[in-house]
Amino acid sequence: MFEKTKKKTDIIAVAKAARVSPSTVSRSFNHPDLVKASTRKKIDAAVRQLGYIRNRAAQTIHGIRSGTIGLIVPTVDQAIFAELIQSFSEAVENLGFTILLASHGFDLDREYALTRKMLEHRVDAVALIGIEHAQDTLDLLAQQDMPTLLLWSFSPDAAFPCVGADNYQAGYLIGTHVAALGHKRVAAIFPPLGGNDRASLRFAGVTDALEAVDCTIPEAWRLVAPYSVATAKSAVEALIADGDLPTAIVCGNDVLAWGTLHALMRGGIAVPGQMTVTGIGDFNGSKEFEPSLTTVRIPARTIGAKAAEAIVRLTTSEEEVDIGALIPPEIMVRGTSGPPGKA
Amino acid sequence: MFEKTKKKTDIIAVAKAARVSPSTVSRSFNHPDLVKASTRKKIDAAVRQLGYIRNRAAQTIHGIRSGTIGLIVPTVDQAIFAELIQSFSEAVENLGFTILLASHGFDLDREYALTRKMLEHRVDAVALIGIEHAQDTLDLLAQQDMPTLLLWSFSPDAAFPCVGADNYQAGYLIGTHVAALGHKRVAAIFPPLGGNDRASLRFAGVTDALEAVDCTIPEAWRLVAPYSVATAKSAVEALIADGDLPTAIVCGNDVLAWGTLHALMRGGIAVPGQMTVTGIGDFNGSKEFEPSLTTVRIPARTIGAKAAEAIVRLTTSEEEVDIGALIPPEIMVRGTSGPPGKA
DNA sequence: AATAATATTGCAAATGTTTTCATTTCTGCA
DNA sequence: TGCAGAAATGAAAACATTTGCAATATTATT
Repeated sequence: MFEKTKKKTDIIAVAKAARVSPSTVSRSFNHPDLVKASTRKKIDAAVRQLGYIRNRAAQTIHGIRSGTIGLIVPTVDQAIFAELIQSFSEAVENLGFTILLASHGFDLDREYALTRKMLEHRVDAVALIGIEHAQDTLDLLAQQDMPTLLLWSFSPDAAFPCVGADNYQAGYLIGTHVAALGHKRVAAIFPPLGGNDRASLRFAGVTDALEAVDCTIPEAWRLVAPYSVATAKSAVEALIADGDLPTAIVCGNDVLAWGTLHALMRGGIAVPGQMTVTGIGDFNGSKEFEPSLTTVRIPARTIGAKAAEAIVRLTTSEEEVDIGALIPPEIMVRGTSGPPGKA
Repeated sequence: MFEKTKKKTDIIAVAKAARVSPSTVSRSFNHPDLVKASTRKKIDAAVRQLGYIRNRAAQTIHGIRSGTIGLIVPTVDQAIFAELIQSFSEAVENLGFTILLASHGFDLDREYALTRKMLEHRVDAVALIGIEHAQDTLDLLAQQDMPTLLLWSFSPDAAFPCVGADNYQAGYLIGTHVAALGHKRVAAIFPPLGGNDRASLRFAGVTDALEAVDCTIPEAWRLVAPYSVATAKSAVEALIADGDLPTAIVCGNDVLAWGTLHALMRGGIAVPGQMTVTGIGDFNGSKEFEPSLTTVRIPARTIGAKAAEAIVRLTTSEEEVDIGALIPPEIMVRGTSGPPGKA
């Protein structure tokens, strides 16, 4: 009775316990309608009694789908990605898949290595964040004809179908808003643009929109801050210490905007009276800021859900259906923007 | 030459191309020292030429480790978890594993289902968030003797080894701080306590510490707000509208504290002059708030890293080594707390 | 130059499923 | 009561690897 030693609980053990053949057990799982109800009952009982759990690895080598989707992100712990990952994984789980997650920390070489790993695990599809990737990575995915989806950004001429927003447009919206308010002295604070298509497109959108009203962001006011409240805050504090202030600060994302707002509050500079501040993203909490942050809404949840649907479609239908989706950003004019104060 | 039809790129195809046997190819991957350098070279060339990628599923059915670790979390998009997941996955990847991620949205039944899925995928180990879980889930893991680690909270008498902080202690620290400042009229704002061991332990710690100076949180001042800036803000706005104000608000986590601070700012209530506010967690950005948030630091990155190390140890050594780790929380006294103002 | 020791390779069985095809068992109907 | 057709089951091959053991090739030793 205490023979727990070797719990070799395979489909064969179940078959024995239920006094049927392994084939029948397998069928009972995969095509229940093909096996008699009474037999199924016996099998279920055996399964329960033995604590049998199906072995997906064994199924997978038959070319059966592994039921996993590889998701490769730069990092998890930025509000933008967290929200996206959450909605994506939620939706994907509801469709019966599980996520194999990996993060590369903005290192495209690591992204390549992780992609290989995903392929080794025989995921059914791969999702990457953004448009810009190492050519190696893209080639590899194409060569293994792995269903691939680009997430978060959208571009009509990307290497793979994408579901996401047009970051240029997002930047353009905010630039236009600031321009329309009449600002001429504008600063920008963005993450490093290299290898980050989101940030660079947004920045391009902003500058183009400002260009249209003959406003240029001077070199000295192009602040760079990696994604974090702390770096943004100290960059803006330095700007304040400098003395020569713009009338508006356009931030590459909401987190940078939060840092900016804290710095201004600390410096006693009224928002929006003396300074307009804008973000991009509309993260959780931006609306509740005091004052409420003017920003561009990029609906992470919508993107995640649509992307899940799209990627599952990719794995099933071999057809080249139109899979991509462009999710339009929307400007949210709130409390932190207004006309320029008296200089 | 254009025979790309069936790319059956197995180990056998590689063997053929390299003019050796499949066994040698396999060995060349797994025990390179057992095969002659020149042979290895031939094999590598064939691999490259054919674009061969190993099939982990096929390895896994030999009892070989799958190289995956199942991570089951309530949700990804809360700052606390995002930071934890990031550091955990980073560390785990560096040790050669990949994360199979799933989120259950605080639904313990779904957690059970997801656990089963992880077992089907033959993960090498499972990590769960928190101490409290459905008995079914724990039984299942034990019965399949799956190496299991409980993450984020620590308790000496948990069902499995755990790596995390003592949430009771975190609450106690903050409660003691508030008590020591002399506050007697204290409100609390916490997430719903049911099924959330983190929140309930913190709350217990707070109330016990206040009890010690004969201070009780009245029923009317026990605000409940699910994790979000918005809900906390509106709860506190309601409190302000009520008129009868405490001198301190203890928040169950930093996000709730942010909402609280925004509400107070909007209501024109000075912090810390008229109101002390405290958080728990010390999230990114809390230190940069104006005023800087007094809170308890629970080092998510340390926990994630230590947990990764522990769980890998669990998968390798069968021995019941002491795996768990208690990461002590640390109080960060900053700008939002002070003695009670004149009533 | 012959032999022993060692290094390298191949053969074949094993891993846990699924699936095709053949065989057996039921049904309903004459 | 027998039979055609349908329903249910089983046997065996297939999937992509790994590995123990045996066979062969290489090297060192005398």
